Amino acid sequence: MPKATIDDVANLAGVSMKTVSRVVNKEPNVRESTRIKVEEAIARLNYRPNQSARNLASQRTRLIGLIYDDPSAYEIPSAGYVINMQQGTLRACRKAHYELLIHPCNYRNNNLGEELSELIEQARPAGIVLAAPLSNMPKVVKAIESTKTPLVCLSPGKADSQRLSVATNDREICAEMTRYLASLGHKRIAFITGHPSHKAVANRYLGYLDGLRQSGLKFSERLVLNGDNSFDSGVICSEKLLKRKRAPTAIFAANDDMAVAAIRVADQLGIDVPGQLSIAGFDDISLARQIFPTLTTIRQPLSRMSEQAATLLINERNDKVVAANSVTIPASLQIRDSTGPARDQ
Amino acid sequence: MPKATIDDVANLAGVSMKTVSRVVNKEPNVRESTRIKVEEAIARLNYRPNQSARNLASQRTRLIGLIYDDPSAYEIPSAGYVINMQQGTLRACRKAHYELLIHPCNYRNNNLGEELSELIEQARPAGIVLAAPLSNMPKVVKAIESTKTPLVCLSPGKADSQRLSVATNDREICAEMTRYLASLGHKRIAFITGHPSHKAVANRYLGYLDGLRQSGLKFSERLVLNGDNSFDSGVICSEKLLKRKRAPTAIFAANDDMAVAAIRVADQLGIDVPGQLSIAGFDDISLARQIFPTLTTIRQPLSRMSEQAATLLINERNDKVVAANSVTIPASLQIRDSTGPARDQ
DNA sequence: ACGTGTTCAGACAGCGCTGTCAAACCAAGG
DNA sequence: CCTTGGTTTGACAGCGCTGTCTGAACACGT
Repeated sequence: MPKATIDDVANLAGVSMKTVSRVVNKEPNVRESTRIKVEEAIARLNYRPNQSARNLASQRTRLIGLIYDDPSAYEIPSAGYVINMQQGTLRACRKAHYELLIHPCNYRNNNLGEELSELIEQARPAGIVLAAPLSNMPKVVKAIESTKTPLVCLSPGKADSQRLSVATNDREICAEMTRYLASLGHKRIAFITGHPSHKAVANRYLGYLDGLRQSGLKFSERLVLNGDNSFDSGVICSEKLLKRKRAPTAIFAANDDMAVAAIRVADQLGIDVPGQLSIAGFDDISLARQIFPTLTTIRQPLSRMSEQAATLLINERNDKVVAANSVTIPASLQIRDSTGPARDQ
Repeated sequence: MPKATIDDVANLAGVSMKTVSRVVNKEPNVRESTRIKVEEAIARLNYRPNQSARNLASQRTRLIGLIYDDPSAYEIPSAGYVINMQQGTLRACRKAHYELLIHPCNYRNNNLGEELSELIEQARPAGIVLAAPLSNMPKVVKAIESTKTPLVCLSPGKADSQRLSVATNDREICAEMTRYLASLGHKRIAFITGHPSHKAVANRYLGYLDGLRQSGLKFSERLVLNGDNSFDSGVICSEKLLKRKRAPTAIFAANDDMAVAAIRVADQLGIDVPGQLSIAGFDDISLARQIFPTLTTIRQPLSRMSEQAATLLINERNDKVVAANSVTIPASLQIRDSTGPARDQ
């Protein structure tokens, strides 16, 4: 039997096509008895609306595009990050019967703007979730905005911007981590910064400063080194820090890759972690639980962030007005074995 | 300016709508001079065909569905596996201007059949790539086949089946690994099997047997223990093996999670790897390169497999006849630090 | 000149749904 | 009874393309 169409349902239920459409789309103003008749017909014929026809007639798709920088394209194994985002976005999509289109790409690609506008004009998704670091690249954001497709960025938005964004409280949680380290008795807490272009990562440094202040510790420029999010930069910075005569007793790195590098360096230098040195990171990559000692870090609620982002997109057209144009979802400390009380000095 | 339609292009080029359609779809029988005229008009108007309209008119979509069991739904951190599959499928999709729809799901869900047929009838993808272990579940495969959507399974197909499948040479490569271990002088090579429902994993055991035979080693039932692919089962099996008086000098596990467990157990028992014990796995998960010692294992060409699968799907309708209905893409040994010469005994 | 076969181009009818608008219906009040 | 205003339903015209079919143009042999 060929697939049932809306006409078949209308005939069987003895109503017009349009009424069936109303029932399917849960539009108001359908008498209860009519609705039931239609629903029975739908069930009997196992009718499923043809998505392509709906898309064409309604001039919009039920697709959410998730655009992110593809880490494995150049050897950063943070697959968990991607999977988490996908899962969050998918949760939101499924609730609303939307589908998810994924589009990993390379942030170093010069034609990225063109690539994305082509994608968008082809597939015409109802909305785009754009992950960091792409969401910090004006070129990319502008290319997407020029297509008039609703966009939500997964990164801290500027307060003045009309752009919707979902972020986590990088700054506050980093202050919390710093206070936690201070509460363990650490006085010399070093910080390894991340890549400067990454806005969220910059906030982490500000949080570190806040935390020091709140704990009554004095800031020392010498304790701050600039990394670039890579494992290798973590190695370089940690070596500099730990080979000093007055080495820090704690290192807080702006991401886990660099924190793991610090653990590795400490191991090579024969420094006990956490006995002589506490190390904390940010991201909670899967490796954080697999290395020895397991890494104290901060878990971004990436999955809930992306879910929220997709939900914003989907609700946008329902006129459920978005109060703020920037939503924050709090991160949480994951205390593990790489941090401990400061040794008496 | 409102988006250009095919009519606009036709008018500008001074041809009919249909001719534009021919150019866009690269159909034959268009005079070169006409084609150029049309292409100029397309470029001038920045025309992009409306996918929804094409889908409706042509009764097919340009979507490939990738359906897989979502490991993180129940705590197996093999995100890399998923990412690899996605990347391969995406490569194939991009070449053909298809889009990828991902659908992670839980193989333990009882309504999976229903869930998938609903998905398929809604989104109407042009084809489905189904990953193991779902591709080994008759219920799931039947549910998908009943929708008449072209399907390619990512797992060894039965020779007699009409079903298309793409697989790797599990058996041959495991024989090779076994021979490699034997060539290092190992006489007592243990094998930890995987979950029995996973067809590819069963083949790994057969490969082990082949390898023993080819190396002139005698098979001993005592050296084979049954795991279930989980880290924990790897721990249990390894402990049994290593606490014996005549412990094996090499352990070959049917997947990396179990092999990593073996390394952990050896470490706890004070057994040096690879000095006293060689350990090999299968999968080449990212952890394999991160643990100490790095794990000798087998890399599945998952990304190329899924690319091939999607390509088969996309070409199917182009009548590029598929010669065999089962394609094999060879895996490769990744020799690292967890294997070494057998100690003199 | 004519037929015959082949290549190229256009007319037209949908694909299956939704948006718009108008008609029918209904309850309440005069 | 009729009006009024709200609720419920249906007719109809597309949405922007592709598939089918028919016609025009052209090449070639007779």
